[in-house]
Amino acid sequence: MSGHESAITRLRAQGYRITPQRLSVLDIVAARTGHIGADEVWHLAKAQHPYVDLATIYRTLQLLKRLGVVTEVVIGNKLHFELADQHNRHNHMVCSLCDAVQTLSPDYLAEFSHRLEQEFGFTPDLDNLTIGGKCSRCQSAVPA
Amino acid sequence: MSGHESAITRLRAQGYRITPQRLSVLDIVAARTGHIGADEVWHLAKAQHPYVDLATIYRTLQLLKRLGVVTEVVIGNKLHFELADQHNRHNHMVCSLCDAVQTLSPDYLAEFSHRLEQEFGFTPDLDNLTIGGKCSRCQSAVPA
DNA sequence: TTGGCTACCGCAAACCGATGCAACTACGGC
DNA sequence: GCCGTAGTTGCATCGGTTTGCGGTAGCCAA
Repeated sequence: MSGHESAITRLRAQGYRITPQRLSVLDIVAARTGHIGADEVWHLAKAQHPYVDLATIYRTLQLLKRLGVVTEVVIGNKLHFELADQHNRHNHMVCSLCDAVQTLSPDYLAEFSHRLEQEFGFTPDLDNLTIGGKCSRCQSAVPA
Repeated sequence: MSGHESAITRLRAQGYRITPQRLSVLDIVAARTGHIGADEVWHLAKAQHPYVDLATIYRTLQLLKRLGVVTEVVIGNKLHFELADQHNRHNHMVCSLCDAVQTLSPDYLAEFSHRLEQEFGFTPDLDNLTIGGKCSRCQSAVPA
């Protein structure tokens, strides 16, 4: 109910319509601090609006992602989403063994990103970049 | 027929079995300079061995990826693979609009990677990191 | 060579996410 | 306040990838 009025204005300004389904998804993602899986969004949305289809959830999330309202985090084989907060941008490091997620300041990638743009004209989509690897715990737990 | 004998030795050393299906997949990926889609591997494998199942292809490719024999490249919604060459490591930049792929020296990510390990104990899996974004062509072609 | 253990394969089905289509509805204009 | 139109939804389906299961076959020991 609080931080996403601007998103609604933006949707309307670009000719997209404001539907109950979209408001639900927006509310749900905004209410959660941190990422939430698409299936969970669906579950919660059905509580408010029993006939929403999962396809609508996916379409809405992709739309919101394209508009920069939410960002995507790849966890395991599933997509998660979280509200994009310009004042608190961050990337995610996901452990491929235990699926633990750590956040990371975008400063770490700033120089890298600049070089790609300057040398290749390639603009990386850092907001939706998930970095896979092994967390410290799994690193030490597994021998080889 | 040339560079992947060491991979076979490695498989056997770790207790994995050498099967005709695995040899096929290895041959096919090694024969290709550059990445190849899982479905195309399947097609080529069937020519040598008509009853291979697509699931076997995927399982084998995942195994080879885990062992560091091949690397994964995410292009659009499909998985591609290529032989991991220690002497010619590189990352991939994939345009989310046109699926064009550019390669990138790992030097660009070296410092970034070091910082993650030192500061977080997180070991990023750079070999299988695909960087999404917009290539220069699409960047200039699309207005907003 | 033969026998036995267990990893592996083929098959089928499940799963996540994307898409085509006809019905519906938000919203600007009258 | 009502209408028309174009964006959206629900439903069904599909494409790519993963998983469970029972039978098969690679590999080691004797």
